[in-house]
Amino acid sequence: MAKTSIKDIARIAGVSSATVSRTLSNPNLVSEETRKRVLKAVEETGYTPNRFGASLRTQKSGNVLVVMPDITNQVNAGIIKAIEKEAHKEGYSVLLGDTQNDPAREKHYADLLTSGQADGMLLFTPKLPFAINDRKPLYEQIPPLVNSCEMIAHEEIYTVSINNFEGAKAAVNHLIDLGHKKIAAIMGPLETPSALNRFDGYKAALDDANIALNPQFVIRGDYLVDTGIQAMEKLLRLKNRPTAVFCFSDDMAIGAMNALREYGYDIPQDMSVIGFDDITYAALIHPKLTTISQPLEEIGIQCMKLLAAQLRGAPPSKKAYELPFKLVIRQSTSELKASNTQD
Amino acid sequence: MAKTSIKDIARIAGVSSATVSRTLSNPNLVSEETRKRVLKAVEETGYTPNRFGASLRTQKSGNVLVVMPDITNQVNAGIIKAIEKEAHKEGYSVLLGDTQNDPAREKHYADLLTSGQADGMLLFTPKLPFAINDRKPLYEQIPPLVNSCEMIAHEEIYTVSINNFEGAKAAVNHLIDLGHKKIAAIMGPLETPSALNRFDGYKAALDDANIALNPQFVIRGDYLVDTGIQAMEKLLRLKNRPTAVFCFSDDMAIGAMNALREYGYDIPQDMSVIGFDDITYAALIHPKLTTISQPLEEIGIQCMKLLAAQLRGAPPSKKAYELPFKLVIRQSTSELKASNTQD
DNA sequence: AAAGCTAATGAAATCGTTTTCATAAAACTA
DNA sequence: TAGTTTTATGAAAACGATTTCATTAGCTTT
Repeated sequence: MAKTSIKDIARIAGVSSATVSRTLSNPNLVSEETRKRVLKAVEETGYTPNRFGASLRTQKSGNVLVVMPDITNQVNAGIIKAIEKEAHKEGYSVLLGDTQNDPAREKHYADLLTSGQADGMLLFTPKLPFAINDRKPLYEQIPPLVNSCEMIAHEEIYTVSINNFEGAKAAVNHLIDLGHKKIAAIMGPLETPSALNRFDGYKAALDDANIALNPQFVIRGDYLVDTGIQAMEKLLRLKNRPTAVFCFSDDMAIGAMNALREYGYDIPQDMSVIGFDDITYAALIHPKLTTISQPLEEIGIQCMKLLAAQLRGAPPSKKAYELPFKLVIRQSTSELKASNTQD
Repeated sequence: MAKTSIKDIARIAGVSSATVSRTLSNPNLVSEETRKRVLKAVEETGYTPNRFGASLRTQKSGNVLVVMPDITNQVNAGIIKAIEKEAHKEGYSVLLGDTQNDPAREKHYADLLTSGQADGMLLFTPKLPFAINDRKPLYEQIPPLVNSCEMIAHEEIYTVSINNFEGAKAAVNHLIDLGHKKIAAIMGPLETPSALNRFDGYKAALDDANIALNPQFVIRGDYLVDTGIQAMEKLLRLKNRPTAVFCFSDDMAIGAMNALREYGYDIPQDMSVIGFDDITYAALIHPKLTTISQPLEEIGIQCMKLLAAQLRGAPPSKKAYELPFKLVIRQSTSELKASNTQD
């Protein structure tokens, strides 16, 4: 592979390496004629500037780091696709960090930033992977960063996300509108702000409708298919069963639906199911899943734009960005059956 | 963020920068006592070596680049997750390149290698993104590289993949075993070796069973859900309909199933459907999809291992690696109904 | 005790860029 | 036309690590 350096180009074109550098990154500083000569030499040799030389000098890597708990997750994958596209537009390459919630790997990726391998970070986990000293101002201790989906409670940090509270409320209100009163919740991990906010939304919706919260109806989950299955099995064992269930993720909803089918229940006749996220497969399973749609592409684009703005040295003053969600009504929810009306 | 350099550490520890470097990357070369002093200074300052300085000197980036057509695809996501994990184990970071089949972006990622930003490449597209001069030996013109899933026909390139020909044959044989003779194929893009090989497998299986290929039964596709839908609509319009369909991807199978349901057909009673890939959702849709399972994790691990071996300067002599697939029989395929027996 | 080794260290070169500073030539200005 | 500004260029320093080479001190061997 290529080993031509800027000096080779300089020699071939009969100029200094400074001129070559200028031709490539600041063409208007060099005369038409020499520019042509230099570009010709570049063309002939297939020269590409060595990034390390440049980075060492400029202290910019041209990379952004995306840290996610799990990239096979459809929500994350959708967002990162948009990030990657936008990053490319802005001239950045993206480094991928899939932590699998392993603190060692979170640390590893944090080091990538401190060692200068990335200029900024897009963080999709609920915890900052940096040791923070509370007596010093935060912005001195962290790199340019945007936190998404899991909003870290710190007003200095850029966040982009939907309003999980309102999203959950909309989901539950939809069930209430259909006549349901016995509404279960299969939740996400309560260490995450997203799950916490959705839980609050669930409670608020019930409260607004004067429905008492039944503790047996709220089950802890982790956003994954398997807990959806297990949680539904738990609910089905209850003497007093719910007539509808709000799952904090589509994956769990899909799991729950599989459990229901397994035991012979009809969806939505026997139980309405609503999810959260609107992953591609939500519209492809049967019955098609009613859910809260997150604008994955917009989230990704907005994240990258905010990071790029910071890196450009023009950080917007607004820190928290809330994108609109949508209630998408499909086939997995329906009116409460008459036979289930009594409380 | 950190700005301590090796010289700061050297000063604090009262040694030369050479000794600091040795302590960090070759500890056995320095005495117990000074090692401690240096490590203490590192600890206190939170020093992380600047990667660019090191990379510039060593000509190694510590990065590998993964180039994929689309990262939201479940197959790709599964593989990259394994790659990332294995890369981390081997001490590499992964740069993500999602090309969306855009030549400009393919070129961009190729440049990342020539500019030294990555030491090697994991390529999941069917074309080399480098300009190749046929008169020179290939290995002089490409970086360390492993090609996966889409096998580039060049014996010098490392490839890992399942045997797509045999996989397709197994799928079609399963349908034949169930009594089907009118078997359609919804294919992948024929520019890709994977689709081509699967098509050959389809033809071979029919041939072995003395079933003539009906051109109306083979439909071009692109592995995506939407073409699955459209292809199935096309098949349903046929006067002489197939009784079973082999889809070259699970996504297309899921699309096809949705189309069947839309028009009131029962799966598998009215038509058997078999997919290819065994993505997570294949076991979660209804009816659960019969399919050919690809060992995504093993593919990812093997790719990364092969690349790491090359980078270590110990390239294995074996170039082509074939991993085992599995026929996973679920609910979307069944025996041919008696009423459909006549040819 | 002289000679030869080994271990531990530092000075300095090096990697490939960018950018500051200086300089010369060309283009304006009055 | 002299003075000033602008334009185009090159020399050299700087970025932060690694590594070669040389040097010294402390051992071993005979």
